[in-house]
Amino acid sequence: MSAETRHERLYHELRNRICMLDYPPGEKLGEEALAAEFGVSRTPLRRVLGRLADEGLVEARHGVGTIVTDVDAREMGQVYALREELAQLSGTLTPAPVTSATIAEVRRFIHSCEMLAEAPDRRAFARFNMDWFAFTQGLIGNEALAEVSERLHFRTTRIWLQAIGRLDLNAEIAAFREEIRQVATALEAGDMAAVGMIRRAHVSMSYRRLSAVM
Amino acid sequence: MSAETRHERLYHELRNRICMLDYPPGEKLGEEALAAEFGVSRTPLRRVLGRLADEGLVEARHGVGTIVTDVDAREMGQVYALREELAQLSGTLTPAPVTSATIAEVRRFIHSCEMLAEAPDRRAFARFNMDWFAFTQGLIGNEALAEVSERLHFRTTRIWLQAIGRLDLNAEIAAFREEIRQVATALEAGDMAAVGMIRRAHVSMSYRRLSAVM
DNA sequence: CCACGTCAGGATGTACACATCTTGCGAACA
DNA sequence: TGTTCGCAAGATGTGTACATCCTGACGTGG
Repeated sequence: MSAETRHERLYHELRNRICMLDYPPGEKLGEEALAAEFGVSRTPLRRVLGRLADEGLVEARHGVGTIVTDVDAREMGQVYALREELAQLSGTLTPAPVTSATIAEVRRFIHSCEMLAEAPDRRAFARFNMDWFAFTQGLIGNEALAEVSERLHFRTTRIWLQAIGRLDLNAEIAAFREEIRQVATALEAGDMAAVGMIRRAHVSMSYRRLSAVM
Repeated sequence: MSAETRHERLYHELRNRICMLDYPPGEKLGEEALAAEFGVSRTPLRRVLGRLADEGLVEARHGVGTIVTDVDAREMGQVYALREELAQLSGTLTPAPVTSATIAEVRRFIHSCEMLAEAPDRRAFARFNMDWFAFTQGLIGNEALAEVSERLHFRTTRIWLQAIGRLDLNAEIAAFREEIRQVATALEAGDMAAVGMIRRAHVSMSYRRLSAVM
């Protein structure tokens, strides 16, 4: 396996663990321990941690450890304000073409969201959130926009899971289902601008619900 | 000096060299040579090159070297489409307050742009472009937006300098002066939304002029 | 003369030993 | 008994030797 492939794999693995709160904010990630787990030496692992540090997910403190960062309210507000705009832009900035495969996929999301509603579970919700995000990324035709969206998404989704204890999980899943249904309708109409508007609306409402409990 | 400070210093230095075309696309950056120049070993230098690679400014090829990347037309089109939108957003997304110091500074930019018009010079133009960008960054109140703007700016400004041989330098400087004057007017009126619109317009026109010669 | 295999040179990638820094425990002293 | 100093342990940062890999030059055989 090439070095770059392995780097990418480790990066995504650690990013997922951080964003799924397997490593909650404040957690110390020992370089040696992680290197041993993945079967590499500290050197390539530090390359991965450096990238995570550049993106603000961890913070390396000399003599102390590599700490998972927290997200403060002010930063979250700014990021969400921008994410709202970007969600809308994803519908107008050279969107990807809608195919029948896209429609089929969004239908599967409706189904699995209803499954989730029948058996609410925090971790399953987190997983679903991740999958849905990956799907929406596929709708973006502008690579620069997709890259920026991804960066901001992973910078802030943790807050969501952290706060979910204070939120009504069933209500969140219901809101999710509503978003997916609306997006499905817009996709079937082939109206990507409408998709962008819908997603913007739901980003906004999500943030409102989140702010209320923080 | 702390390790992080030095890292930041080297990062900005190399990024500037790349974006000022001191290292043109295709140039090989030898790790050992750079490490010797900056008086460090390869290890911390590789940390810097890794960050530049993550941002797409260089590409490390095993056994070959670390190569300064080029920017292809398609990518440039997508980035500029997004930069247009972000320029406009910078006027509406919690803009920074306008102070008398801001007004004074933009006046100085008008002056130095006129100096530049009297003695057109490619490198001075590049320098001026960098300084003006730094100033506009200060007008952005949303940190996330500022970070994204910076990333995209440094990803693509090189194209500008590469093409300037095929552009009319005097016309470019004139367009620049026009933008700055208009921004000054809007700033004096305290209308940040207008500043955003003006900057968007000039990003758009810049791209049109650039596309015409590539 | 061309095609191809071989190999040497030099570059990045990796591993490890050591330097440096922070923290907390514990002993000594007021 | 409380406080303070010192130090040991453990973490990240750095330097260096070595592994791995690409490229181009060279030589050889057709």
